[in-house]
Parts: sequence; C-alpha cells; structure tokens
Amino acid sequence: MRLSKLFFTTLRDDPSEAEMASHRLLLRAGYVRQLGSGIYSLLPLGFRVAKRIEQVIREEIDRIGGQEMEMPVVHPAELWKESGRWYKVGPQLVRFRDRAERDMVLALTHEEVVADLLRDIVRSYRQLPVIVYHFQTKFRDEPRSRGGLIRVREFVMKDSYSCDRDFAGLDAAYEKHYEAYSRIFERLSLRAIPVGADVGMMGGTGAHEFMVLNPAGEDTLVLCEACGYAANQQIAAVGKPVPVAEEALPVEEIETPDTTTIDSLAAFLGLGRDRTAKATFFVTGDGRFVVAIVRGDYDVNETKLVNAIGATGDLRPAQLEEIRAHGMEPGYGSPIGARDAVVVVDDLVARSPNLVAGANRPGWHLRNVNVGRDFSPDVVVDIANAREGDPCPECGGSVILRNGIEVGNIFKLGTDYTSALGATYLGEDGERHPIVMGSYGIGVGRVLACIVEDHRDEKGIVWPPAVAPYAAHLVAIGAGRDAAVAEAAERLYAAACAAGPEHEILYDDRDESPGVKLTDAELLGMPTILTVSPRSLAAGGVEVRVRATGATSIKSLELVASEMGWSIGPQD
RNA sequence: CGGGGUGUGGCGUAGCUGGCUAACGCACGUGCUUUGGGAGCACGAGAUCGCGGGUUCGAAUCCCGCCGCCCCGACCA
Repeated sequence: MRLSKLFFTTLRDDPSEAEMASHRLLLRAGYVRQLGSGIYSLLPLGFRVAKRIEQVIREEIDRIGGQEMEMPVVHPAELWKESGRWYKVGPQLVRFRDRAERDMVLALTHEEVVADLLRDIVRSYRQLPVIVYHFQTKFRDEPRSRGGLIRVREFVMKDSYSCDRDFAGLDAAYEKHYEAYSRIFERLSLRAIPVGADVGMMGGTGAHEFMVLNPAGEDTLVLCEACGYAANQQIAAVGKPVPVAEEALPVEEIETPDTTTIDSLAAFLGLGRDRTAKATFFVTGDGRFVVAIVRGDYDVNETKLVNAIGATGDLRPAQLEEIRAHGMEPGYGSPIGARDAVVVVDDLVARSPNLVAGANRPGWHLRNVNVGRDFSPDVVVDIANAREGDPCPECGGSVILRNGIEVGNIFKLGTDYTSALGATYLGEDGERHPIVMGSYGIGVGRVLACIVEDHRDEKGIVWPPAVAPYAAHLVAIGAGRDAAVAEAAERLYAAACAAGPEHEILYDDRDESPGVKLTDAELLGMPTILTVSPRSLAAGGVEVRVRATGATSIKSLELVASEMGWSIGPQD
C-alpha cells in the first residue's frame, strides 16, 4: 500500500482526550478514530490489525474443532424474554421497537441465539458435541466507557459456544478452549494470565478470565509469584491469621464520640484495626437486607457476599434510613439488635474474640463482642477481600495484588439457557436431555489495544510481527531528485506486491521530508523499516532497521527481497 | 447516576474580570528554494467560537437551560 493513497493521517500533537498510551498512539498513528463515547471506527490500518488478530483466533478455534458462522446483532426480544435476561439485565441492554412495535434488542452476547439454533437443529445425541463461533459486533450500553479501545460500548467479540451431551463433555470443551486461548495469546505476544473467576449467578461450574496486567485494569488479581497461583480478587480465598485465644469477656458499652470509621475508632481506643468488627449494609435484588461483618483490617468482598447468601441479581449499598429501619445505626452499627436482616459474618470474625463492635447508638461502641454469644449469624463464611501479603492458598507464600484487563473469558454455562429455551436432544437412553453449553469470549479491539500497551516505545508502536498490519515499511528518501532511489524503491515495492497479498508492505512514496517519513515510520510501528536513499545505495543497497531493537544494517536489494520472501525482478 | 473538568478552523492551544476585523503553532493549497530525523520564504484557503434562550448599544467572553466529550467513583451479561 502506498502511503500517498492510504486513508489515514498522523497527528503531531497528542490528542487531549487520550489518556492511555495505547489510545494516544492509535489515534496519532491513524489506526482509529472516535465517533462517540465508547464508539470507534477502525481506519484501514487498525482494521488490518483487527483482521490479523481475528485470523490467529480463527486458526486456533478451528483447530479445536470450532465451526465459524455468523449470528445477528439485532434480536427479537422474545428470545431474551424466554431466557429471562430481558428482565434481569439492566439498561446495559439496548432495547428498541421496530416499525411494527415489536420489542427488539441489540445483542450483548449470543447464548440465546445459539440455544435457539440448537433446539431447531439438534435432535439426537449423535449431533453432539459441537462448537460454533463467530466474530460479531456487540453493543453494551456501559455507564462509563474509558481508555480508548480498552472499554467501549460497541465492539467485536469472538464468542464461541460449546454444546455437549453432558458435563463431562463440557469439561473437555472447556479444557480445549483453555489451551486454545493460551496459544492465541502467546501467538499475539500478549502475556495473558488465566485466573480463576466468579461464575456469578449463571450457576455455572467454572470460569477463567485471561488477564493482562496493566495499572489501568479494572479487575484486581491475586497472584502468588512463588507458585503461580492466580485468581480474581472476587473469588480469591487466601489464608487468614489465627487470632490469639482469649477468654470471652463481658460486653461493655463505651462512649466513642466521632468514630464513624474503623480508623478513627481504632485510633480513639488505641487498638489495632484487627480488634474491631466492621459492619456494612446492603440490600439484595430481591429486597433482603443484609449486614456483612468483616474484621476492621479487611474489606467486604461483594462477590463473595452475593454468593454467600445466594442473592439473585445485584447487591446495592443500603441507604442510611434503611439501616436505621432495621435497628442499626450507621457508623456505630453491629448485628446486635438488628431486625429483619440477614447477618453474614466472615469466618475470621467468628474466630476472633472480644472485638469492638457498634452499639447501634450514635457515639457508642461495645467492647468484647463475641460472635455466637452476643449475636447469631445466619451465615459464617469467607466474605473478605484478599490483601497484599496474605498467605497464598496453594503454597502459603505471600500474594501480591495487581490490576488486570480482561482480554478473554471461558465459562461453563451448563443448561440454564438450553433448559429455558427447550434445547434438548434425545439421548442413547431414549430420554430427552438439555444440551450442556459453555461460552468463550475474546474482545478483538481490547486485545488490539492491550498489544499496543505492551509493545511500544517513546517513538511509537512496535507491532509484534504476528499482528502488524504490514510486515515492512519502505521509506524512499530523495526519490524526487535521484532516479536511482525511485527506481530501487519501486522495484522493491513491486517485488513485495508480486509476492502476494500476505507480503504486502507499506510504501511511503509521499513527497515529504526525510524527518517526517522516518518519524511516521517509527510511529506506525511495522516490524521492519526499509530505507532507500542515495546514501543507502552508495553503501550497497537498503538500510534495514528492526523496529523493536533499532538494529540497522545495509543489505542489497536482492538479499532484502529473499529475506522477506519476495522474488525481485531484474533491474531495468 | 454522583464528583471534577472541558467544548474556539483538521490537531494542539490563546483570548474568557464585557469592546476593534477572533489570535498563535502545526497541518492544508499554490509557487520557488530545500532534502537522512517533524525544512525555509512568499501568497492563500479554512471558524455559524457545542446548541438554544436571555441580559446589553454591543457577547467567544456575563446569566439560564440543554448537549457532547474526558477523568475519578458507583455500575458492569
């Protein structure tokens, strides 16, 4: 592709809106443009990268037996009503009506459509297992998009769906995807860490997320450098300290003015935060009021809390008046005297004697509170967030906390969708069984941005060869004055073109100054920069620069061509 | 949805305590010169100052409303 014809432009100045490095570079180098909040166009260069990423994914999903197809973006709401998601999912799901006033949705994912196709097509166990997948646009009306392509509202996702006779089949499909994903991210030069993840309310039996470490990541990962343990903080079950045994002492009410936070309380009493019990208050989607108690030196983990009480739907923080209505005092709260509340206590709190807890009276706390004696929890289970330095559940070493961006996920769905939609097959036993599904996603645009995050320098993007839009960037310097330069550059370009589409290169034939061309070449980030100039010809041919290392050498046109896999024609 | 910003040619900005004809750098067009690290000179084109009201003799500038975008938080199948 001749740069003089390419639909793009580079920017000298950083766009003021772009905070993340990948976003800034992709805008400046002319790979993407923003249309609205969380809505982007991929310009020809960006589109080529996306297609190369897709091709890597396609090859690996094909390799585990995936069959590529395509499902629609717009769905009749009926399907989503059947699965229940029409009612469960909030405003993230875009709903609208067509001209006949039929409810429609923009797809968040395609489980419903797959289940619908299964009930149409699959009759017998002989037709299973099957894996189908597609690359398709999703629209999720996120309340807040950010970070350029990292978190958007409209995006292309590779989503595959495994369809099996039973859970053993699902386990096998899941394992295949796990391995395929590992190969995909390796080929894409992305260091994606598989972490155990929450299965959520889908009732599935297992889930992993593939995470790329990045300070801007919105998930917190719990990692052990000693043994490789990795989990999303949502589910990480780390070790907890063993409290020193003490006799349970009598409860004592003490005045503690202006101590609505654990820090202020601990400071006022001159105690460690680990001698306090922290109460937080939530309301479940089905209207239950929940008091969660963790020790003062921990934070509540809402995912664990949701799982502990089997809440369907969301948990939201309780309002002050709701807390009082259940017999507790915000800032000075404890379950002692609580009414109509589900009391969930962290296991460590249950083992810790003589804690300071709220007296449910402004300005007062209670000393020597002991779980079981002073109040009775409904549930005792781990509901605390792992902290940096906590013991690794696998090896006992210290865990670290890092932020991660989720680039892929694999999920054992089970039979929720197929049961809801009646997607069954007739088994060998002559009985009808629901088909067992798994779903597996990779966000193409997010992967693209994450690659740039990890493969760049102060001059621009440094594409890994596997995803670079073009293998090389040919720069002709002084072609306007020197016929030999023009001829050599054209000859190289013709050789690349003749070698087939997969050998196509970028050819900067613009009438620009050398500085502009070289700066743009580094900004755009092709793996190899070939420079033809009077100087290079005098030195024996073409200057070959490896973008990643900056190493340069002079090679003859013929050698360059053979190394790039082209056959070069004779000199005119 | 809360908090904080911001909106002026394609990009980055100045002007914003009310006053000339809206300014500057880059980019863009034409011509000449230049040519291995974001060239120089000359001429030129390009802006309903986010939108709608209001105050005023006069509004980019002040007031009200709305919208867009960015960041932090809440949220996130």
